[in-house]
This record gives sequence, C-alpha cells and structure tokens, in this order.
Amino acid sequence: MIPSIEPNSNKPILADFKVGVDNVILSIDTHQNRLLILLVMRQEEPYLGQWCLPGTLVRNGETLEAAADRILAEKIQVDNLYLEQLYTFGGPNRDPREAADSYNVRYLSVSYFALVRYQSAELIATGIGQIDWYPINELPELAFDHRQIIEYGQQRLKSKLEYSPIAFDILPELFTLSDIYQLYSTVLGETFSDYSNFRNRLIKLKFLEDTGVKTSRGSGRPACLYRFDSVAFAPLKDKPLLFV
Amino acid sequence: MIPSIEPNSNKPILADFKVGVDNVILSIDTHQNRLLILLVMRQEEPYLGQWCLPGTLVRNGETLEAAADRILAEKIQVDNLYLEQLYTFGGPNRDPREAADSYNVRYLSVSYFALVRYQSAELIATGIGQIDWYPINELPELAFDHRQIIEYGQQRLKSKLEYSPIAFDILPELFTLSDIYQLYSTVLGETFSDYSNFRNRLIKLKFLEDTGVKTSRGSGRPACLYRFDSVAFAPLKDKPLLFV
DNA sequence: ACAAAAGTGTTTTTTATACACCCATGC
DNA sequence: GCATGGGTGTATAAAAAACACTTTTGT
Repeated sequence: MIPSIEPNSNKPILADFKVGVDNVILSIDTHQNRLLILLVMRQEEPYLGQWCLPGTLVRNGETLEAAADRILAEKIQVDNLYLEQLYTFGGPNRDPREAADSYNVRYLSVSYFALVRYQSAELIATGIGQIDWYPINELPELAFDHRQIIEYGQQRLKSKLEYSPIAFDILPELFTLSDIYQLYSTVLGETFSDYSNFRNRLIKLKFLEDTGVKTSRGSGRPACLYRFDSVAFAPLKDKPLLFV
Repeated sequence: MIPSIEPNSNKPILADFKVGVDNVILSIDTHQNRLLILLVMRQEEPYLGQWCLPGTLVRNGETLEAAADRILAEKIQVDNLYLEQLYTFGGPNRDPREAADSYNVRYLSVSYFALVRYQSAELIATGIGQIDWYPINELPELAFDHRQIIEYGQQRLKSKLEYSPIAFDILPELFTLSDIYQLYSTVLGETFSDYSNFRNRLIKLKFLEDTGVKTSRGSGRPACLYRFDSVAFAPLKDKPLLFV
C-alpha cells in the first residue's frame, strides 16, 4: 500500500502529505520586558523529550485555521488573541519520519502566528505534558526546523506592530498610554521611539478614546485609561499608517 | 485502502493531502499600462475548459519552491524573475475532487507569487494547452478559488513595490527613471506620486548608478540609463525605506 | 518654432526627532 | 520635599507634496 504510486507508472510520482499546523504563540510580559514564546515538550518520537512548537496534524474535514485554533485551545486559555497564517515549510526531509516511513509520506508544516495576552493566559497542564513560556532570546534546543519558524514569527510580529493595530487585540479593554509604549519597546527594542513622541503620534491618530478614568500604579501621577475605538480606526485600516 | 484511517481507530482521523502549488505570475505591460496575469486553460476535470492559475501537484522529493519553479519553467521562458511564497489555501471542499474521491484526499494549495519581465517573457505553447496573459482587471471566470488567490497576489505586489526593490528584478539591466515610474504607476495607480518627486526620492537613495549613456525613444529629450547597484543597496535592505 | 519627454529647482506643508519642562501622586 | 511616573510643549531637522521651470531632442 503505497498511496503515492499511480496506476499509470510513467507519470511522475506525486508526494503524499500529512499536513501539520505549528503555532508560534507569542506573548509579551511587560513587567519583565520580555517577549515570550509558548513551547511544549514532545511526548513521542522523533525528538522525544525536546521542546517544540505546539502543533497538530490536520484532521479530516478540518480547516487549517481550525486546526490552529484547536491546538491553541488545548494548550492555553485566553480571552483574546490575534491569529494569522505565517508560512508553509514543506521541503522534503524536514521531518525524520519521512525517511523511516515506508508509506513515503511527506510532512508539511503550515505555521500560524498567534499573539495572546500574557496576563490572562492560563496554561493547560495535561498530565505529564510539559508546557511553558520561554523568553525568545533564551530558547532551548528545538525539534525539527522550529527555530527557523520562530525567527520568522518574531519578524512578523515586529512588522505587524509597526503598521497594524494588533497590540490592541492583546491589551486589556482599558489601558494606559505607557502600557502600549512598554509593549512596543519590549518587542521593538528600547530605541524605537521617544515616549512622548510615541504618545503624540498615537493620540493624533484619534482612535484612542479617553475614558476620563485615572489609574494609579504605585507612585507617580495617575494615568488616563484609554479604550481602542474600532469604529474610529476603521477608515484608517487600509492606509499605510505607522505606529512608530 | 483508505490511508487516512489509523489502526487505532479511536484516534481522530487524520486527513491525507495532495499538495498543489499554484503560481500567481504577474507581469507589467508598461506600454499599455496594464498589470497582467498568466492564466492557463484546464485540460481535465474538474473545471475542464476554464481558466486557472498555472499549477501542479508536488512530486516525491520535490520542494514546494522547486514545484513552483518547475511549473513556471514549463509555461514561460524568462531571463529574470522574482518568486516568493504567497499563502496556503487549505480548507476542505475548496476542490470538488475531494467529495468525489473515495480515497478521501484533501487538496491543499500553496500559492507562489512571481513577477516576471513582460518584454522578455515567451509563453510556451504546449500543443492544445491554451495559455495567455490577462489584464488583471478583466479576468475571465476562474476555476477553484483562484480569483481569491489572485487578489491576494495583487495585494502582495503592491506592498512589495512600496518597500522592496523587486521592480529592479524585472526591469532590464539598463533602464530610465521613467521606466521605473511607469512600472510603479501601472501597479499603484496614477495618483501614487508626482513624477519629479518620485525621481528625486529614488536618486537620493544612491543605489542607482548613472551609466552616462543616453537613450532616445521617439521625440523628447533623451533619458539617462541607470543600473541598479546591488552593492550600494545592500546596507539599506533591512531599513524600512519607502520607494513611494 | 514647437511639442514632447527628461530633468532641476523652489516653496509650502507636514512629519520626525530631540529635548525641556510641568503635573499629580506616594512616601 | 522629592522621587516617580504621567503628560505637555517647543525648537529644529527632515521629509512629503505641489508645482513652476529649464533642457534636449524629433518633426
């Protein structure tokens, strides 16, 4: 039973694929100024006992995005997130199972990029299954080509932050301007912009609604709480606006 | 023989995939100010006789990009091009073969985006196989979800032009500044920028080498011929520079 | 001479950058 | 009072946008 061989054998042999979805799930710990990635430990061969991206093989009748959602929901409970397709990695021999497997099956990985709110994220511990956040600058050794996928995801996060409002998907409903600033400088680095200029630019865009409410966190002047106004943002969404 | 059913039948059933590569091959006819896409006519069911993107199923041992290259080389002969992965479309039932097929195989399409030089492109007519350029604003009815893929590709072209030098991949070795301008305004629309401002911005970036040679095309003052200097461009490649 | 295409320059407006400084709170 | 974080303003530099004008060719 070798599914990839066609009856008419002078045709080139088509590859048979299993399609996996791997999620680059990122989160931002603004208290410690760290960008974190969610890793799980592999429970089976190959790469047993090594850390890797949370992933799954796609089931019958399941869309790619549904598979990405499923694996996300299995590992983590969040009330808000951003999810989009990242890239498809599909060279032969990226998965050692291909060589060993007599069925001659290729493994293809469609990666998804997810950004979740760190504060509200609760990891779901499933028995022996280890799962943890890792600072993206202190990654352990990783299975497959997952390090490459993570790099790709981190790059996507940076560019997305610059020209799209994904930050507001993971900020709480109400937030201060320095909450946003901390988020941005954690991802983009301290040098990305002066705080007051960042503030002014953001306010000039007119999609932040000042609730009038103040919040005080420790010493210092209390900060205004803002809310993202998606209606006011709508007309800007196709413009090439820059947040930095 | 149903490959997707595992011996241990209480496991969820994994989908088996055939992976196709579909190319959005774009080209710019600067004489007629049109953005063109390469379409082929389907020679078999489903959608027999309808236009679609040039595509192929991935063969054993072949990388995704190699498949994209192969289909490109089969349809067209160009001396220069730009190629990158676009998006992976993979919902169930996007391909009618899925329903009819007793093997319960899913068809997944990894689309690639290609930009080729129109002047030098020679279409390869393979017997009865019809193949032609279509203005992107006058598409015929298309098979599968290919219209959606094309829209995605057109969008990619627009954003790529704005912040990366792909235009120089498809311009001839020597070109005039208005050659570039025409290319940009064909893709981005007439309103994207004033000609003289576009010129000045481009020249200030210092990666266009003036060859000193002039070219005269019909009446009017002869234009300088420039060459793209990839060495001078290299330090800029990670900067967020804008060409418009 | 004149139209057509190429190329230069100038003015105005807008945006970015780098700061200095004021404000409200906890201790 | 003063350290701390929040918020405002200003002066300068740079870039974008609009547009007038010159230069060099073909006819």
